[in-house]
Amino acid sequence: MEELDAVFDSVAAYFAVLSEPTRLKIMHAVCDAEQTVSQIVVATGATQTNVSRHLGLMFRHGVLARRREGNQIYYRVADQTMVELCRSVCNRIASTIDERQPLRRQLLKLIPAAKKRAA
Amino acid sequence: MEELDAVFDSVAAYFAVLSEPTRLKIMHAVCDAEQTVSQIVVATGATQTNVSRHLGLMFRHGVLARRREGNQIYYRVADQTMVELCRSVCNRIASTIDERQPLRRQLLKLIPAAKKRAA
DNA sequence: TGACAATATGAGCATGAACGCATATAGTCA
DNA sequence: TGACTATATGCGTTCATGCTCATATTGTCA
Repeated sequence: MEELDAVFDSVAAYFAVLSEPTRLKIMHAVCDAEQTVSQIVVATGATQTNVSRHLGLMFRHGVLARRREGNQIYYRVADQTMVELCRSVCNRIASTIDERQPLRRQLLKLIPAAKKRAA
Repeated sequence: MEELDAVFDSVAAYFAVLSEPTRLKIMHAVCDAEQTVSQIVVATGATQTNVSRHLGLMFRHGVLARRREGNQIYYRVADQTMVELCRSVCNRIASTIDERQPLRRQLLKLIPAAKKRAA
């Protein structure tokens, strides 16, 4: 198991990107179309500072790509696997929840957008 | 975005389970066949205390199931989705790594076991 | 150049999570 | 019952990470 440590570390790091609600909101904000930082700030309801930090982290991890256009920077999804993982988890969680629960409806609402991109 | 917070929180919590190397080692240890705590301790190289904590967490999250047999407790995978997510990520990471890199070989080594179960 | 808008970053705080030690609990066997 | 094995848990420490405030950077426009 010893020399496999690096493998488990890298897989854990990959999942860690998705283990933060604000970053998931960002993924959701940009999964359909690229968005500027300001747009993402509005969409997520987080502060500019915080969004910028998360965007930087996600960019460094290769999850997002970006391009500059004048004053603004557009971020978009660079790793489509991430979006698919989110969709899988939404489905999985929804399947464990009673149909009456509002959480379930919210989860399923998030999935079509992910599907669209995956197709 | 407000009332969706609970959704993002629950998805993040789901990924958080997989964002820890020791827990991934545990997943790898039990994904083919149920194992006792002691066996998992040996397989992961972690301390008994630490393994027990992670097992408890994974059990509470519905990732693992367990049964008692005399003195020992056998843990097994309860949420096959988790195993599939791990396989996806291993593939994804492997695809981003140069073929010469040993890490890539290690990653791919982990996948067949996951596939076997998924079939 | 100066004023302004968009984005990033340094510093510090606060919270949470992983870990180890010691100990508790539950079961077996004599 | 007592000794032993297997597993879980309370407590304290340490470390990582998310957050905010203030400020820096980069670009536009007059």
